[in-house]
Amino acid sequence: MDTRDRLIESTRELLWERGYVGTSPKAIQERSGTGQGSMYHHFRGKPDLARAAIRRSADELRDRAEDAFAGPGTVVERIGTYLGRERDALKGCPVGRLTQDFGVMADPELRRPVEETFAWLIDRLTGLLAEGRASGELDPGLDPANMASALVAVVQGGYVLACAAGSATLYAQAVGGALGLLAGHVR
Amino acid sequence: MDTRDRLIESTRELLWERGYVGTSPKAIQERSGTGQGSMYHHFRGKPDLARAAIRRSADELRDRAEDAFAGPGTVVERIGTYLGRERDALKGCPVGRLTQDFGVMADPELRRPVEETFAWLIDRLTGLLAEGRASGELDPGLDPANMASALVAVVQGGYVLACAAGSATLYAQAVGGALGLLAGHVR
DNA sequence: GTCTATACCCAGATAGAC
DNA sequence: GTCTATCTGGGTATAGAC
Repeated sequence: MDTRDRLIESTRELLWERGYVGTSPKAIQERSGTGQGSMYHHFRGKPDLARAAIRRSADELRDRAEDAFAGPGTVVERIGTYLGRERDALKGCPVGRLTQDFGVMADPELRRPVEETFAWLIDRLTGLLAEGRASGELDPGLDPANMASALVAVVQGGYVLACAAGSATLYAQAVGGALGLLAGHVR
Repeated sequence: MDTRDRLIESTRELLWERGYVGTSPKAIQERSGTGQGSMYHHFRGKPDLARAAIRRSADELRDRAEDAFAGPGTVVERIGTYLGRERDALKGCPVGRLTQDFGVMADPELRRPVEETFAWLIDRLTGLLAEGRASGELDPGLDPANMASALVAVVQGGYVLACAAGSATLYAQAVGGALGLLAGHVR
């Protein structure tokens, strides 16, 4: 991993742990083992570096989700795989947590990848649910868009509850409830 | 409203808008129209003031929720009132957002009110759902604890989605999905 | 590409006058 | 109770040497 890459990876970790406002160039340099000079040679400043880090985290989330969505099994099984995938619930979502970060939301360049990620996720799930409904796997009365939003919300809210309680169990409980929701719509 | 109160209210607003790390004593003083001297006379420092502000926000959330839970109507109606209550979705939850704030979670004094609020909320909802199940209003197969976690998660996740999209509609969609979930369990 | 020196401003707090 | 002065440290960035 070259210097530029180490800077991005360290920034990703720090953004995940402490958010944008709470992450200083100095901390990034220390974690990545690089000096001021290197950082300002490869990036114009903190926002520029954060932009690269956020884009990478967003891409990763998308790829991992797509792995589950495009995998084998029925629509409900694939969504179940996505929801149940082991997650580091106590650390929060590396992308979702940025929506609660003032510094990120105030900068359009930083905000856009976050916005696009959730738009894609909900859209992808909506399509999957519509597909399941069309094939007869799911109840015709199900509203794909509402259900997709609710499912993504349960995941994001599950992180919040787990962080609040200091226990990953809450995440599992919330997802368990959501799976019950979906199961109720299987024909 | 006296000086002490203005300081607490200004801090509440700033914590809501910018989080703990992003809120400086200077900003608090400016918003409340008080000087350094006053702030450090009434409070020992930023953490002390934040503690008072967070406790007040937590109490308010609890009181507003209890209004809905203790109101008239069936269990499902009361929960629907709680979920559907107009919320400032784009500003996020004044308590929930603190779970994603490193500065808050790292300080036990600041963290405790947040933790207690969600524990109370889930517990209260679990009790309500159990009551509905016992009275025959809800399906005997419903798991009150899981469902309570899922409902609170949808609310918290709804805030995340709304912030990400810059549109309160997403919050409404997620809640719509959650209400569908509950409706499916009415006998 | 990376290093060190330097600069400026703000965060957070203390001290003592009024 | 409130004001102003003052202090230390860190955030963020630039300049120029190597």
